[in-house]
Amino acid sequence: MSSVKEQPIHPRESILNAAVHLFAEFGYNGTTMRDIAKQVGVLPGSLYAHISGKDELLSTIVESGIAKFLGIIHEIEASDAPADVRMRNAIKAHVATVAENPERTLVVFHQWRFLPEPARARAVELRRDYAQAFFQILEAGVADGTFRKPLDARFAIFSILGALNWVPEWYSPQGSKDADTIGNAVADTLIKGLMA
Amino acid sequence: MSSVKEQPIHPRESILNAAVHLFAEFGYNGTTMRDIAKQVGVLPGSLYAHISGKDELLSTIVESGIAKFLGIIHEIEASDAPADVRMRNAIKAHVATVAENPERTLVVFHQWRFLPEPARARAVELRRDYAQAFFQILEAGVADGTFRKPLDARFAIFSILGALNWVPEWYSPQGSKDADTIGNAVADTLIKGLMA
DNA sequence: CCTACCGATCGGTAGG
DNA sequence: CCTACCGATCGGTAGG
Repeated sequence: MSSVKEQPIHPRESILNAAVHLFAEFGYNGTTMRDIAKQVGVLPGSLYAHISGKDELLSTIVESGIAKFLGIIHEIEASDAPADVRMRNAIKAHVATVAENPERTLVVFHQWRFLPEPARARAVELRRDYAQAFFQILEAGVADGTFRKPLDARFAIFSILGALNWVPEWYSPQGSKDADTIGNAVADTLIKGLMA
Repeated sequence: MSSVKEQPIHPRESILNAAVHLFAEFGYNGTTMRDIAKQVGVLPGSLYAHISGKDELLSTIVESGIAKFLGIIHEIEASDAPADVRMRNAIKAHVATVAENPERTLVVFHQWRFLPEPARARAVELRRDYAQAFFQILEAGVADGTFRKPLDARFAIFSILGALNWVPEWYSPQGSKDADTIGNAVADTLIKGLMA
C-alpha cells in the first residue's frame, strides 16, 4: 500500500472531464474528438475503446448534470419551510451546484440543444421539470400571500431561471465572495428586487 | 413604375438574414456555408461574391446587434427620469429589441464567443459597456435612496442581465402577451422582486 | 451566379 | 492504446 493518496484514473472519467472542459469553452460543435484525445493524452482512435462516440459524451454529461439539479430542487420542494425560504434555498442550491463545477453547468444548460434525438427530447423534459419546481414554489407563495400575485407567473419564472442559467457565464472560483454569499446576493435580487 | 411594393433584394442582406436564422438555431459552428447557400437559394461558391467569409457574417451580425442595444441604453441612461423608471425603461427596451428579432438577439448574446480576434475582444468590450450602463442606473438609484443597497451590486447586475440574456430563449412571437406586457412583467420581477 | 475543384479536417473503424 | 486509414464534409477559390 502506498502512503500517497492513490488517484485511480478511470479512462472514461478522464475523457468525460476533458469533454466537459472543452465543450464548455468551445461548444459541442467547436470541439473535435482530436481535441479531446489531446487533452486526455491519447491518440484519437483510442477514445473509442471507452466511449461509443461524441454524442454519447454530450448526453452522459447533460443527463447526469440535469439529474443533479433535479435531485436538489425536489428535496427543497418537499420541505415545509415558507415559500420565500424555499425559493431562496432553491436559488442558493442552484448557485452552489454551479460553483461546484461551472463548466459542467455551462454544458448542461447551454449545449443540450446539440443532443441528437431522443436524448434531446429527454433533456427538454427534464429542464421543464426543473422549471416546474420553481413554478410550484412561486404558486404556493402566491396562494398563501407570501408573494405578490405577478402579472404572469411564467415570466417571473423565466426571469429567475434566466438569471440562474447565466451564473456559470460570470461565476469565477477565483472571486472574493464564496458561493453562499453569491447565492444570497442573487436570491436577494430575485426575491426582494431592487427597490428600497 | 410597378404598383406592387417593390422589395429590392440585396443579396448581401439575404445572406445575412439566412445566417442569423441558422446561427440562432444551430450555432455558428453547427452551421455550414452550404446550409446558408441552400437557405438563400444559391450554390455555396456564389456566396463569396458578396461576403468575405463565414467570420465576417458573424462579426457583422454581432457588431451591428450590440450597437443597436447600446444605442437604446445610452438614450435611456441620459434621461432624467428616476432610477427605478430608468431601470424599468432599460429592461422594457431590451425586451422590445429582443421581440423585434429574437433570432438576431440569440446570435448577438450567445454566439459572439466564436468570433475570431480582434472582433471577439471588441464584442467583449461592447458587452461590458452594456452591462456598465445598467450598473450606472443601479448605483444612481442606490445613491439617491430609490434602491436598497445590495449585498454586492455586481451580482444584482449579473442577475438582471442574465434574465435579459435568456429572453430570446423563451420569447415567442406567437405568445398571447405583447412585448410591452412581457417587458413590464420582467421588470416587475427584477425591480420589485417576488415578495408581497 | 455556376462549374469544378482544392487541401484540410472531421467522426469513426480495422487490425493488431 | 497505437498504426493506419476510410468516406464525408468542411471553408474557400479559379475561371468563366
